[in-house]
Amino acid sequence: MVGALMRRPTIVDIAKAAGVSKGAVSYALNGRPGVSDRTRERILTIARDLGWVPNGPARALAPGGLVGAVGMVVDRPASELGAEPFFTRLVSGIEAELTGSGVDLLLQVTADVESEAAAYRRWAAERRVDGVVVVDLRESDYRTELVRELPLPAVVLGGPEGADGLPCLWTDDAAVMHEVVHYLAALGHRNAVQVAGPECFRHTGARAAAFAEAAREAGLKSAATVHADYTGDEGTRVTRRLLAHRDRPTALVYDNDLMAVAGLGVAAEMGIPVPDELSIVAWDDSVLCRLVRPSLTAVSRDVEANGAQVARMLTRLVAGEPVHAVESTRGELVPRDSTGPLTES
Amino acid sequence: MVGALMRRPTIVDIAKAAGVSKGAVSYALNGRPGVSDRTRERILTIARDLGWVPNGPARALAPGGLVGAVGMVVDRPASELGAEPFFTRLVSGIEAELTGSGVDLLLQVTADVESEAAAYRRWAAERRVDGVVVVDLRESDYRTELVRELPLPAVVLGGPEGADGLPCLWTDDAAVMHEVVHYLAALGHRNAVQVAGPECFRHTGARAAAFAEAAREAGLKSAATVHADYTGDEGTRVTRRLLAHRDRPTALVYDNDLMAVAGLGVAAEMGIPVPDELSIVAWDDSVLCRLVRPSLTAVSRDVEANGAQVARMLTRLVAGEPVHAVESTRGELVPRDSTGPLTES
DNA sequence: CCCACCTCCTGAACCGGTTCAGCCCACGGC
DNA sequence: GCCGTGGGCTGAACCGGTTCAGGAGGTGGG
Repeated sequence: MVGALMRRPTIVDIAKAAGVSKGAVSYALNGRPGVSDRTRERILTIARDLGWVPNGPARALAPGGLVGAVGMVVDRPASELGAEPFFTRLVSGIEAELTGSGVDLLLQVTADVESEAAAYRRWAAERRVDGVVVVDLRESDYRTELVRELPLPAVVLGGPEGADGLPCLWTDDAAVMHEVVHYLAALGHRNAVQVAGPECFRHTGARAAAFAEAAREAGLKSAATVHADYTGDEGTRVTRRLLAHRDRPTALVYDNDLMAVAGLGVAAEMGIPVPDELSIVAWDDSVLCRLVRPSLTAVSRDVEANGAQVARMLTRLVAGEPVHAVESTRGELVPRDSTGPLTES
Repeated sequence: MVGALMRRPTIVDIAKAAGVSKGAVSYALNGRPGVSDRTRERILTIARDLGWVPNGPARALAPGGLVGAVGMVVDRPASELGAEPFFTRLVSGIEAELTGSGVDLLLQVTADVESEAAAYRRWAAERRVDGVVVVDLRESDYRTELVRELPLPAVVLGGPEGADGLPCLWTDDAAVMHEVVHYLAALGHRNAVQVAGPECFRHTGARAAAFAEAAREAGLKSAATVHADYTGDEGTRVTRRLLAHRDRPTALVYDNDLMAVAGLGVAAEMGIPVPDELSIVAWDDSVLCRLVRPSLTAVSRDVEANGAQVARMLTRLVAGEPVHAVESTRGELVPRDSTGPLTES
């Protein structure tokens, strides 16, 4: 609209137009003391008229300046990520919180832990982000130490054990797992298997421990945990092996919804009626669980809300405010058609 | 390792250590002429020893400097995105290409077209990205004009119609749709319905037109297109309505895999055997199609490869090299258990 | 022998912001 | 009337790179 200026207006243009110095413009635009209200008003008007927008790199370059971006590295094989709704939901939640505050999200998908560490290093060294969200906490995870020494402000999704004192948003998976197991026991199941995620993850260990403990409490005869890698393919393989067993389990608890869908498919292919002879519980309740038939009983978590919450925590952390460990709303067991009382055969 | 320096090393530190000027260091590090091979070698060694990494904002700030990031805005409701594998696969593919070249991906999820436009404007004005990937081309899409006038280097995933001359990676959906329809006709189907995506998208229109034309060619008696919004819920609703009809279709072609899974669920709930009385084809073959039972016949595309390709095109465009429209590898019909000959009832 | 030219390098400007020291001036108190 | 105070603003430094004009010194040709 202002045809005179080809390049984008800078604060120098504003300063010239207002007849003041760069410094005064900066004070005015940032709402800091140092200019009178009259002058501030005039400068703001001119800035608006010129269509001025702060230049990101320039802001970031100034001492103490922020980049206005946060990063998240997802270290899972691309093949698995595709159909796994969890991360997309998490990203949606984070975005929802960041949008409007002018902070961008940098997403990186890596294939191994080394690449993930390299990403953090690069982001810190090149000053690409102001902070990061750390997900999928592992047993003896050196990333907590890494972000601390870089240093790179970080909020952990998970913990609090293993978060190493970093601010974190954690869930009491154990409590929900108890609820799940007691529910299955009440339905008459005595032989259950947990198809868990990879052993390296902390939340896997926590859930597995809770599964075993709850099974003891509930008096289950058999309650094993087998580990898989969250992919549909391995969910299929593992389930096939489990159901081919002579003394096969009558209840399966999956650590994500994709494997649960795979398990349901295997039951169908083997002619095992669900839920009459086999009950299935999925962890993380995406739309998938409602779409398949029979629909899947699932542990529902508000992943989007968690994403938003973790983004808020990171924003505050970057701003220098104190941030502590927060417990997120607990998951909720949503019974559907894939679980039921064992029918005598 | 070098304990003397608390802050990150800058080129000034390197210059001091090497006894040369800032300029010489810059030439050496960027592989430009202006320094002797001996000096260059010395500077590079010192840089490596100090652990120097270029500062992103500083580089971007210099005239003609690049930010080292590209952006993608996905304008779909968060609820739908979660379980939709397409975008996650696309992001994985883009990442795979960008990783290693030191270019980051900024992802934004918006709820409407205005927010998407605002994102482009902000990214251009604040200099957050060097270019963008434009997806989900719409009928009369003003984004092509927008990126052109901002200006913001952009590559379109889709087109070439509607790409408005921008470099694009397009697919010949029509050809595959013909294949699908003739396949269904060969199986004996005469009454098919396409459950398409939202009408506003260009690829929806292209596929619908191809569906109608192929149906005419193949001599189908009835071939309607109904529009849905890609969500599982609407897939369920639409399918229920279609199958409740007195003269219900015997073949359904879905525009994405999530709706196809939903459709399969509805068929199960209504007791309509698949594929005996109903054939189902999904567009986009994610792992989901292989997991459900019966497994879904699908049009398979290498979405990851497309992502990588579009990232490569954008990288070249940003570098100032000429980039033209490219046709991606065509989708492929993968028959599975959800399609079959119509059995007389 | 002198000049032109090339190689290698320096010094300084520049990108667009932020911030700090310090100046000017009005005003209030004694 | 004089001094202290503080609000309002300026000028300059600074962040960490890139780039350009130009200088020093060596080399080759006429």
